[in-house]
This record gives sequence, C-alpha cells and structure tokens, in this order.
Amino acid sequence: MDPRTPLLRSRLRDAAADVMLQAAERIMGEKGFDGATMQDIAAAAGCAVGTLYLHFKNKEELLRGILLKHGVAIKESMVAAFQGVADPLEKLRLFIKAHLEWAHQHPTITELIGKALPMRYYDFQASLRRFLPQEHAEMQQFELQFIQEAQESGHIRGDIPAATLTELVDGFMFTIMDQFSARPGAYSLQEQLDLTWGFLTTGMQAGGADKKSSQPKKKHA
Amino acid sequence: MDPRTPLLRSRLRDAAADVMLQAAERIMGEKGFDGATMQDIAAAAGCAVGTLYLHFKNKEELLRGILLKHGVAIKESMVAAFQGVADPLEKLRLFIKAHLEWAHQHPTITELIGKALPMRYYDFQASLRRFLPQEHAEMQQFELQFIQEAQESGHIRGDIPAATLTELVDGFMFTIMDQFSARPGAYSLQEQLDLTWGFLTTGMQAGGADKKSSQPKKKHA
Amino acid sequence: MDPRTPLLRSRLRDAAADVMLQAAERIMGEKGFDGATMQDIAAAAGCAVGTLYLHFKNKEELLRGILLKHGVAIKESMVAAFQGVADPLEKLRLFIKAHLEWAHQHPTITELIGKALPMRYYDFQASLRRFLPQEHAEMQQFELQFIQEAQESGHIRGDIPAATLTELVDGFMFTIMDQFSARPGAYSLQEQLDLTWGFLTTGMQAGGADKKSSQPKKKHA
Amino acid sequence: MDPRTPLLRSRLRDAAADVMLQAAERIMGEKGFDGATMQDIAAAAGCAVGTLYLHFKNKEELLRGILLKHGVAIKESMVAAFQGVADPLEKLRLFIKAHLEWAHQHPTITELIGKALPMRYYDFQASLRRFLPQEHAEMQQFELQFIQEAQESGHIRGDIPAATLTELVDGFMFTIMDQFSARPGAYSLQEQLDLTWGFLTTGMQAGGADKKSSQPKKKHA
DNA sequence: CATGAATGAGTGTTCATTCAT
DNA sequence: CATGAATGAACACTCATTCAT
Repeated sequence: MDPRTPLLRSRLRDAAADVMLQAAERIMGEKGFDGATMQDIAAAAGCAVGTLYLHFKNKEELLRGILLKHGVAIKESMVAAFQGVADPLEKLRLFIKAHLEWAHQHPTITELIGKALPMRYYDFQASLRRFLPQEHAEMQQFELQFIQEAQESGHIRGDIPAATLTELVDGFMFTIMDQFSARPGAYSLQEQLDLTWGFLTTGMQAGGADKKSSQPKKKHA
Repeated sequence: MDPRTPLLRSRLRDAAADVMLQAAERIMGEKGFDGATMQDIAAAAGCAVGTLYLHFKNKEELLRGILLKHGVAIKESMVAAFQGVADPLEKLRLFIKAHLEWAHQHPTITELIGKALPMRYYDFQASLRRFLPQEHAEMQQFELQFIQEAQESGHIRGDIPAATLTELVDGFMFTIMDQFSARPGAYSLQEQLDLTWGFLTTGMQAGGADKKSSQPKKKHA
Repeated sequence: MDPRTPLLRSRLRDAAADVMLQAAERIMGEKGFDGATMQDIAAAAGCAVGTLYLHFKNKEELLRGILLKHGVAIKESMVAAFQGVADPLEKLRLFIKAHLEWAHQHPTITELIGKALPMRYYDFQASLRRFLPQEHAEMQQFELQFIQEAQESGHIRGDIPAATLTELVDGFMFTIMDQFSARPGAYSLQEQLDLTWGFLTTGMQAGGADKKSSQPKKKHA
Repeated sequence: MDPRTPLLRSRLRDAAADVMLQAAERIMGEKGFDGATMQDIAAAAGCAVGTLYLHFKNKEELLRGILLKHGVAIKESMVAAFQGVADPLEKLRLFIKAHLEWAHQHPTITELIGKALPMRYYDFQASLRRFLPQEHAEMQQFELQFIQEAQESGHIRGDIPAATLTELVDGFMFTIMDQFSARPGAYSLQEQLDLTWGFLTTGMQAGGADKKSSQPKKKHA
C-alpha cells in the first residue's frame, strides 16, 4: 500500500534509533544505568517515552544497543589496526593502541562503561559477554592468539598460561583506560600508550627490560 | 536488671549492629548497593526494617559501616605487615601481599566492593575517600612513600612520577584482586602473589629484572 | 488523533488537574493536610497515586494549587467589589462583604483552610504569604490602604497604627468567617455582615457608635 | 510490703508526670503535635520512651494533660480575678485581662495551642471541649453570664444574642492573644489590654463610645 | 508510527507503641 | 517502676512500562 520504499523506512528507523542511543549514552554516562530514567532519555532524545519502546524492548536493550554499536566499531578499528603486521608483540601493541585511541576519541562511552556497568573486572567482562557475546569473543580470541604467538616466539614469558596472561593484560588495560579517561588532558594519548606499553612489556618479556624504551619494536624484529 | 550495665548493653548493641552489617555485606555483595533493599537486608539480618534504622542512620551508613569495619582491619594488617622491614621494594611487596591475603580471607567484602561501589577506578577511589577518609589517606600515603623510596634508591624506574606509578600499581592490584577473587580456587594465594609481583616488578625495575625479585628468580637468572 | 492538538490536550490536562484539586480539597478539608494521604486523595480523584505526581510535584503543591485557585478567584471578586467606590470606610465594608460572601459560597475551602493550615493567625498569614505571595500581598495592600485613608479622613480611630489595625480587622474577620462557616445556616449572609460590620465599626470609629446601623455612610459624610 | 507511704509515691509520680508534661509542652510548642515525636519528648524529659507510657496512655493523653494542667490554672486565676466585683462589664474586662495576663506569663502554652490544635476557632473550641470538657464549660458559662448581665443592665448592646456575642468576644480575644503572642515584646501587656478592651467596648456598648478610655470603670459606675 | 498520560508496585524512611529485661 | 531495643504499618514519592488516542 505504501509506495515508499522499505529502504527509506528502515533508514528513518535507524536514524531515530541512533538518536535515542546517543541520548541514552549521554544520560547513562552522566547518571549511571540506574540513575538514568526513561523519561530523561526520551527528553534528551527529543521524543516521547513510548517511542523509545518502539525501538527498544526495554531499558536494558538500550544499554545493549549502545554497547553493540560501539563494540562493533571498536572491533573493526582493532582488526584494521594490525592487518598486515606479522610480529605478535607488535600486533598486541597495536591492539592496545587501538583500544586507547578509541577510548580517547569516545569519552562518553568510556564514561558510560564506568557508570553503567558493574565494577568488577570479572562482572564487567561478564556484562560485555552478556551484551555483546560475539564481539567480545572475537576480541578475546585475537588477544589470546597474539599472546600465545608471542609466548611461542619467546617474546614474552611462557611461565604463565596464555589465558591468565590475557586476563591480566586485559584488566590492566582496562584500569589504564579508566584512570586516564577520568582525568582527561592529564596525559596525551601518546604518553598513555608509552606508559601502558612500557609497564606491560617490561613486565611480560622473557628476557628482562631493556633501557626504558616504550616502543620496543626494533628489539623484537 | 540493672539499668546501669552499659557494658552488656553496648555489647548487645554492637553484636546486633554487626549482624546487620554482615547481612548488608552479603545482600549488597549479591545485588549491589542499589539493588539491595532495606527489607532484604532486614530479612537477612532477621530483624524488622525499623531496627536497621536504630543502628544506622540510613542505607549509606550501612555501607560506610561495612567499609569502615574492613577498612580498619585491612589497614592494621597492612601496617603490621611491613613493620621492621627496611627495603622499600620489599615493603611494597609486603603491602601488596597483605592486600591479597586479606582479600583471600574476606571474599564477601571483595564481592561487595565490586557490586556496591562505582566501577571506575577513579570513582572507586573517590568513594573510598568519601567513606573512609582517614584509612584511605593513610594507605595511599604508605604506598606513595614506598614507591618514592624505591625510586630514589634506584630499585624502580624513576621516569614516571611516583603519584602516577602509585595509581598504576593500585589499579593493577585492584584488578588482580578482583579477578582472582572472582574465581576462587583457581590460584593459590602464593600463586596470586607471585603472578602479581612478577608482573609488577619486572615492569617497574629501573635496570631490568634482577636477581632478588620476589620469586621468579630462576627464570631471569 | 492529531498529536498537534495542544488545546484538547491542555483542556484534558486542566480538567484532570482540577478533579485532583477538588479531591484534595475535600480530603484535606476532612482530615487536614498531614492527615490526608496521597493514596486517599488519589482514591477520591479516581486515579492512581502516580498520576497525582504528573500534575503536582508533591503534596504541598497540591495545597498550593487549591489555595491559588481560590486565592485568585477571591482576589478578583474583591477587587471588583469596591470598584468605583470612593468612601474608604465603604470600600473596607465591601472588601469584608466580598470575603464573607465568598466564604459563604465556598464552604469547603474555608473548611480546608481551617484544617490544612497552621492555626495561629500569624503562622496562617505566613502560610498564605508562602503559598500565594502575590495575591496575599495585593489584598493586604488594599486593606491597609483603606484603613489608612479612613484614618486620615477621620472615619476611624487614628490612635492605633494602621498596620496593627489591619491585623486586628483581618484576624477578626477570619475568626468570624470561621465561626459562621462552621455552623452553616445559623446566620444568613446579611446577618453575618451586619454583625461583623457592626462589631467592627462601632469599635473603630473616631466619634462614637450610632444606634445600630451597619451602613454608616451618611454619618461620616 | 513497701513501707514507703503512698503519699510519697504519688508525689513522685506527679513530679515525674509534670516533668514529662513540661517537656511535651515545649516540644509540641516548637514542632506542633504531629511534628513532635515521643522520642523527642522522652529525650527532653530525660526519660525513656516507655516511661512516658507509664504515665500517659498515648500521645494524645499527653496533650490532654498539658491542656488540663493549664486549663485548671487559668480557670482558677480567672475566677479569682473577678471575685467581689459587681459590675458585669468590669467582670468581663477582668476576665479578659486574666486571659491576656496568663497568656503573657505562659508563652509556651500559647505557642502550643497555636501549633498543636486545629486552626479553626470552631474546631479549636471543639478540641478544648473534648480535652477539657469541664473547665471549658465553666469558663464559657462565666463569660456568657457576664455578657447576659451586661446586656440586661444596658451596658452592652442587646440586639445580638448573648451566645453569639460570647463567641464573637471569644474569637476576638483569641485572635488578639494569638497575634500578640506571635510577636512577643511588640506590645506590653497593658497595651494589649488597652487595645483589646478598647476595640471590644466601643464595639459592644449599647450607648456609644466615650472619648477613648480603655478603663471605662467610672462610666459604668 | 508517535504520543504522553496513566499506572501501581516498590523504595527508603519514620515513629507510636509494646514488652522482655 | 524504668528502660530502650524492637516492631511494622504507613508514608511520600519514583519510574519502567503500557496503551488508548
């Protein structure tokens, strides 16, 4: 009956949903998940409360929507980051760099993660797993793989199981992002990366720390 | 019988308050601060809602009570841990060890911290500062001091400000505790300490992993 | 159907709000402000508790709404009453007459004022000032002005400050309204006015009371 | 069994009860009847909550106790005031004077009446009647009798039923007390009496006001 | 599709009253 | 007699969700 193409329709749908997600991201970032009310979000999105429910089944789906949107984006940017790189350690560095860069460019979502999700790293991972099962699994897989490769090639210590190491790296990276994002401007992105990588590498390497470089690319070449 | 028995009275008061704190600790650990209702807590404590308010002015005071109880205990155990030790690095190690041990022995409070306080490290620190200003300041002071001493004595890298280093160590330690406490039994306390300290030292040392670092001696020899 | 029907919408809103105000007026009149519960009022209005909060921020705003509705009406009827009248004493009489008439026509609100506001005249005035700052100020101003004019023209005693006199007249009028409204039917409106004005004038006049007139215009000419 | 005399017992009882009444009077005067909590009152009285219930069945009885204590006192002082006086108008003046004096000497109870009892004159009278049926009736009876006598002797206007006149006088007196007590120090007791009596007499008198005396004794001689 | 008024169970908190000690 | 810890029903207020328009 309606002559308008379903394409236009779906574009409008998506555009509307995206406005809502942005509004929800901002409000939840400011007030946390519990603190944000659906009326707040509707007001911020410039629509009625009921309209939110046309696009998202409930409040939680709104959070999932936000995380999914960004989860997909971050995954893609990360995969792109280490394409064509062979050195496992370098891949890990680029992986982390992509994370930090992304957090740097999207302060609101980092804020939201800090306010809207449970605190513990373990529960946080569980939340991510719950909300973004596929994206989370893929990223974990990449990380695990880099670390295993780096262990096999002798770049990093082999005395710790790769899975454990992955979690430690993960948790540490998360802590770093969290701290830096909470004091924007204190450290430049490059400084953040140097600090993080320096801290990580000289702790992970099999051989021992070299002078103090935070870009140890050449050494592993 | 005698109304002038402040000892008995106050003992009973304290005992009752402690039962409530334990109940609150459990419920908040399970459901988070917002998720836990006063009715839940009262039911868990085996008393009426109103009774909670005889002992604690409001819900927040209940949380403060829990944190205070444990905060005092942990501070004391930590101070005791490095008494009589001179080496700054060793003091830091003992400090961390005390933390891990304590978390090992008190899984519920670690659980609660993860659920009831805000997630971000930065906000978490702010919460602690808010609830336990004195204990928090003292512990931060100790940690900062050890790290400064270790920097001055050349034990750890001096290229990062002590304050930043303190935060990194702090955040990392917190992450570690969090992860391990979330999977009780996966690693023994000793293994946790080894992992943590190994990860930290070989990242912090000025010269490269050295001989008498806590346990991973043989590997780096 | 058309969402852009602010007229209909706002009419419905106003109608709903008015139903709630009427319910609140009745319940608060019966049980007093503290005695009336939001559930009572909602039940009387035929809506859910939450609905009350859509229209009124809190319980107090409900009371303010009632007082405002009537305050505006009474002020207008009073201002209309003495338009075009020059004699200050007559203006005061018409002012009082308007008050009594209004109370006569709106027994529930008189009831409510008696039950929902603090008892003391002084605190009562403070309440009115708090809820209806503008209306209260205007009415007080009129009254004070009439009395000052009447004092200057020698119609009423000048040995008492006009402000004090205003308060005495005010308090007395309030008491009268209160008494008569509490026993509806005992005195006709005309009798109430005669009684009140007779009591007041022969107490205020500078020269002395005449026989028993309640319209002493000519005497002061 | 107990050798102590019941007299001592009852004295102690009464003394304790009186302390409680004083405490309740102060607290209710400050916070109103609803605003005052039994715990507040117990604290002010220096006893435990339960102890209040040994002496007073419930909160309302505490209020009744206060009103009774003062009601009896005021009645006695009033009866004493006009003993031996023949002139009905003078008796009424002394009656009112006793009221004002008493209010002047007991600011807390006036405060309490204003805060703890319902506002309307009618309901206020009903409250008094409810709490102090006997005292209230006696006082009303005296007032009515003076006014009837004064009407019969031609001292005051006979065109208004004595009962109505009594209520008007009563309400006016109440208003006066209320206003003056709300601004302690603004008017001396003598000024209050002059104002009140002046206002009343020149309004009530059958013949007309004399110059402006507030002690019109001689005129009626 | 969009709206936003309506809902009502659920929240933290209070306080008159009781009763074991 | 005195105590004060315990009670629990009641309160004002919130907000995710629904649905008639």
